[in-house]
Amino acid sequence: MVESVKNLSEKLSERGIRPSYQRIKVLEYLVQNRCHPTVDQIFNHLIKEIPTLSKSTIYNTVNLFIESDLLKPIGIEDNEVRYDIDTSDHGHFKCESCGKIFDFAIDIENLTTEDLKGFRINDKSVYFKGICPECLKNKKDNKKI
Amino acid sequence: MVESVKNLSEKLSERGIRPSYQRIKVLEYLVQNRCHPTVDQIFNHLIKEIPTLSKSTIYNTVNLFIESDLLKPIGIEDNEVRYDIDTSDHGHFKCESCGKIFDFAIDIENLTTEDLKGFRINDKSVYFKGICPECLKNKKDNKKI
DNA sequence: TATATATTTGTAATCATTACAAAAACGATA
DNA sequence: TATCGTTTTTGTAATGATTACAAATATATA
Repeated sequence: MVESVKNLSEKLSERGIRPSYQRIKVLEYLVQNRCHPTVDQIFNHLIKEIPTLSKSTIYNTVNLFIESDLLKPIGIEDNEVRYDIDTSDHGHFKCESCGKIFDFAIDIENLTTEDLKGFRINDKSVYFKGICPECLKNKKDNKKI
Repeated sequence: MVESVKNLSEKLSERGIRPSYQRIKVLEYLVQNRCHPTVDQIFNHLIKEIPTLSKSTIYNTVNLFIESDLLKPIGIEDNEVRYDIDTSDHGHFKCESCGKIFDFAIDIENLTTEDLKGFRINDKSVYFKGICPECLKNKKDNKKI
């Protein structure tokens, strides 16, 4: 699914965000690279196309997108924030071996508890950690040696 | 429930951690202050009792405790890590207004998904954010003015 | 007691993120 | 289209949590 610049521009305008060249490029990267990138990854990719790009712009832009509910920060890592353009409810699994982050479907809607009666819940996050199938396989292979 | 220094010392020894004075004091603070403190909070409290205390020691100690499954880091905040001495399964709610963190019971054990077939899951975290009852009440009160 | 080992301490380094001001781009208006 | 005000981008400096590391101290063992 390739989204045209026109669509991306409209998506920004809908949310009251002026569709500057940099903002469109950041959104385009996020839509096309759904690997939950860090600011560094976004920056290092786009600097090739936009030589004058500043890392500040990436920070400004992702924070703007977050405020407009266009993007969700993922706090599964301790050291750096990752970003997810898919704002629908789902969980995140981080492989402790390769570091990759996987999405998984989970019924977050019905995730409730008596203990939070009287609380207003704005956001729910579900983070799992462990080892992904590929890394498990490699581990097994290594044992044979 | 007051835990004696002897019990705390034994708890450390059980896990193969030498019960130094600083380690016992950190563990004591964690057991008695279950507010999910930051390194700074632990340090600022204990410096009163141990004037020579270094913040490095707090970092060393909490990381040691985490490796020994005596303590769990909570990554619900973006900027700093909090620590939970209660390592049993439960969720964490962070009030976006007062910043307080609340524990809540939730059936994490049965939180599963077809999507993670073949994955080894080592750890599950459930983080909710929103407004706690007290802050909701204050908000309402302020509107009356 | 002497010696080896573990722990603590203090400082320097790291690194992601934010703050801020100057420069550049943009938009509206005449 | 030229001008003026506003928004956005950029680059650098500042911040702040955490880690690295080496010297000092405490502890265990022989």
